[in-house]
Amino acid sequence: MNDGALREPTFLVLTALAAQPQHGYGVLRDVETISGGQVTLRAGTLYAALDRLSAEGWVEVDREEVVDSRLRRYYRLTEPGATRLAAEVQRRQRHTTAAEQRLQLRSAEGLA
Amino acid sequence: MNDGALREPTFLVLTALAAQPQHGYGVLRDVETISGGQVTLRAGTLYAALDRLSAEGWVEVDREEVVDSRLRRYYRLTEPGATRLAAEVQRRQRHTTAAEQRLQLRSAEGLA
DNA sequence: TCGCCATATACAGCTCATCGGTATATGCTT
DNA sequence: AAGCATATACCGATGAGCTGTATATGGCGA
Repeated sequence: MNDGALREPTFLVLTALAAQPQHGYGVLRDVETISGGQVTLRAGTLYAALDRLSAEGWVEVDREEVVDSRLRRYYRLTEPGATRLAAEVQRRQRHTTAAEQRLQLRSAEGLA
Repeated sequence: MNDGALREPTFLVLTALAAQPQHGYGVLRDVETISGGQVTLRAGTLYAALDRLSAEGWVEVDREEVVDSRLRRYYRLTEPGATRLAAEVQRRQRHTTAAEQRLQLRSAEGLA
């Protein structure tokens, strides 16, 4: 396991792979969709993340296809990867909830 | 403004200052509470973040007190800082929601 | 009274994820 | 012919955060 926080690009790569296996470029498109166009991964960021996550055992190669003489390597989220992502979701929810509450307290004070 | 994602320590420092002004050590304790003990900021991380956030105009010095011949510098979240934090909360909620949905899809498939 | 812990701020050096840019290759559109 | 979408990959630079350390005071237990 790992106790550190995941960075946003890493979190989104795992999220993109959570529902079904996808190849690199598919992850790139998917992350853009998930983030509502706010996040466009750099190619370097994506493939570095995929290598790192493979080494951690959180993702693995699902299959390889050749389409128009171009390689398509599909990655899949592993069970440990899904567990790690779920833990990160909980962690982030706790933090965003705290932030929301405090921002509300703040506006309440501002009105007082 | 800024379109990049906030890292976890930075996000938590802003959150700690959202409700009321606090001094450095108070932020340190508060972040531990918010995160349920999962995150303990390093002193170096904290003061570097405070300097950076001051330079961005997201936090500012509220007041200084001397307690037991020790300086206590209180920081306060500014309005732009509150706006930035609120934007980051929304961004994170969008991402965590997507991750949750996909993890559920995944377990649904596993059961099929 | 000696050491340890909590409080409190500060800095220096390192690591590593991410960024920016580039290379390579194909096929479709303008 | 140029440009864009698809597709993977590498390399150097950046910078937030981490580790460790220095400084200082006061309280507590051995």
